[in-house]
Amino acid sequence: MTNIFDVAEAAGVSKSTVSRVFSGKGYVSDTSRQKILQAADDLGYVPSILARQLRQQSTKTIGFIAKTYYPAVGDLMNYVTHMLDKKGYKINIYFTKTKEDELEILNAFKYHTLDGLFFADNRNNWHTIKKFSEYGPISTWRRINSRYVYSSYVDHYPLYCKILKYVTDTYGDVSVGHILNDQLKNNTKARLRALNEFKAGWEKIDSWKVFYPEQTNAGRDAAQKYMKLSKKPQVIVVYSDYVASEFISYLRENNYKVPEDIKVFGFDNSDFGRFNELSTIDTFLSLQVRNSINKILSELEQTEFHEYKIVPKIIIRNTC
Amino acid sequence: MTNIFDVAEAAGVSKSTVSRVFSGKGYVSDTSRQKILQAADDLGYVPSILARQLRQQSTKTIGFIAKTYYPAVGDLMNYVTHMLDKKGYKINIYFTKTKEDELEILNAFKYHTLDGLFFADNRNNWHTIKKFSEYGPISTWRRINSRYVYSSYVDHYPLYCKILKYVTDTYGDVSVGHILNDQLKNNTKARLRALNEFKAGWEKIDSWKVFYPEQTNAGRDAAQKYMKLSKKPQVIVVYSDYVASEFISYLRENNYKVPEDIKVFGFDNSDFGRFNELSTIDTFLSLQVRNSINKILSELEQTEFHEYKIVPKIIIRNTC
DNA sequence: TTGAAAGCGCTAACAA
DNA sequence: TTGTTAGCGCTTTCAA
Repeated sequence: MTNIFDVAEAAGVSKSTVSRVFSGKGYVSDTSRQKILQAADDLGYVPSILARQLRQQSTKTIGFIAKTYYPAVGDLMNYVTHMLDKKGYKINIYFTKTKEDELEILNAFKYHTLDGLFFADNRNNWHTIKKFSEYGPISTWRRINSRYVYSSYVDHYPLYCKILKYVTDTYGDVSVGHILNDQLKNNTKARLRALNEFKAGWEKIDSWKVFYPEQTNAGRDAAQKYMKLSKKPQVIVVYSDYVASEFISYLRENNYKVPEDIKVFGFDNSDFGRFNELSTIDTFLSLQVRNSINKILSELEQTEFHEYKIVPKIIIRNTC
Repeated sequence: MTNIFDVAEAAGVSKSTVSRVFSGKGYVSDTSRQKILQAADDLGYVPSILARQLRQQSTKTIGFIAKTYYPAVGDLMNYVTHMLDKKGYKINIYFTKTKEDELEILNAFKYHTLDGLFFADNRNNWHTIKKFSEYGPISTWRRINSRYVYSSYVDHYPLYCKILKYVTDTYGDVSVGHILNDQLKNNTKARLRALNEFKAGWEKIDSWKVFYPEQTNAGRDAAQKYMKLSKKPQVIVVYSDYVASEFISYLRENNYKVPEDIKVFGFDNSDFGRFNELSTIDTFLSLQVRNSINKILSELEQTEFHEYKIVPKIIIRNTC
């Protein structure tokens, strides 16, 4: 493996000069530069990123942390990767099975193996995580309020109000069921808050509730539970288009008609929503990611941070 | 940042002994070990992965290379990440915009910044890529035959034959259209080969063909083209469930009925297929990935390689 | 504009 | 069982 010293020798200069050429820092005369470039080319020299990283204590890599995969995570990865790519950063992906897994990553962070962290999902509580923010920027799309961890969340409270209002405006005093995410998540809490407020004048709005911390198979399970219900709500509001799609798919297999027999409202406006004519809310995931990543990069590169304002949009299609 | 030397000093031993404890290699007396562990704990010591990597010329990281994101790529990432995770490896994700992007990664590979490479997609031709296999194992799910790059492909030829046979057995002498992937890809060539063979006794089988190197918006575009056709094929075979779903979705928006007016056959049995009742073929993507990654790991760790045999399955649902 | 030298934190061959 | 020592390949003062 040809290294910086070989090139220096071949070009008849010192290591430092070669380093200056390849790192683009410091002055190098044109003659030296030519000789060095020529020698490097002859020898097939490529700088060792590892050595550079060790020296600079930075890897130009952001850690992407999730608990498990589901399509929205894929979308997140996609957006994050593309944004980082533009700025010359790479992404390292981690799926954590336990709190300890996550702590291990956090420790690597301490040792500059990762320059920044994006949490698609977290296992340790934010209180634990934010302690690590002294080692570098951390952000998430999850909803938290912290000086140490940036969050590009959208507030589900007004959105859920909007959905419920739409339902009553359109269908009157129907009974409504809810397929929700993890009860402990702030977004779920915000939804529950909206729900409780509407409940005053409209009892049947809270006819059925199920919670799923993970999206995989949630739609199927919810459909099975729904079908066993003696009093079936006429409208179901779901926390993600993916889950809603699976829910509908199982229902249709069992000869339920959507939207005739049951109306379904989704959330997030993913491809699953688009392809299944789902009424949903577009939360502009790509903008959320953009904010999160820009925040990380602005801290890393000491540049100014511009936050995009996100205005979620209700999208009415056929299922509700 | 506390390093190995600080711990050595605090424990009253040498660096090497500390190294032996944390790398788990070599003998260390119980008394030393206790002292070292204690000191490390007191100082909050965590070994620097970067330094270890530089020293060992290995990063325990596999590069995942794709051109662009679409849901199947997300599934691949998911499978790859989980498999690597189990073996203590990480994944670095790259989306290449140009051949040069890809070459840059290949060069990093040369410098042991990546231990192995998985190509979800490639920009340079395989001839160029395989030259880099001397620096470490490379594999892909794309179809190629090479001693240097492992490929876990499934052969599309018999599968396409199976689909076409199913169509004729079920619907007789109908006219068939085809939405295909990149013409240059071996899988597409295999499909075309099957198509040509069937053509002999069944002219209308090749009534319409469109090619899309990328999946994004392919379904929509194909639907628009289809609707402009004066003679519309009654059956359309599509190269991925995702594209098929988008295709169907646009058609339905324009009041076509599937399967009444037009029948659609998908490919790959993804969630999109499941949720849209698509007839499709399950190619067991997770097994393809398992083979690819196992191959890489077996070379890295010098262990035996067991190849899973993949037997794709035709799945008949409602769209065809 | 360039070179010498120190060092990022760790591992491994060798000697004791 | 442990310590000494020589790097892995690069960057970055400091001095010339």
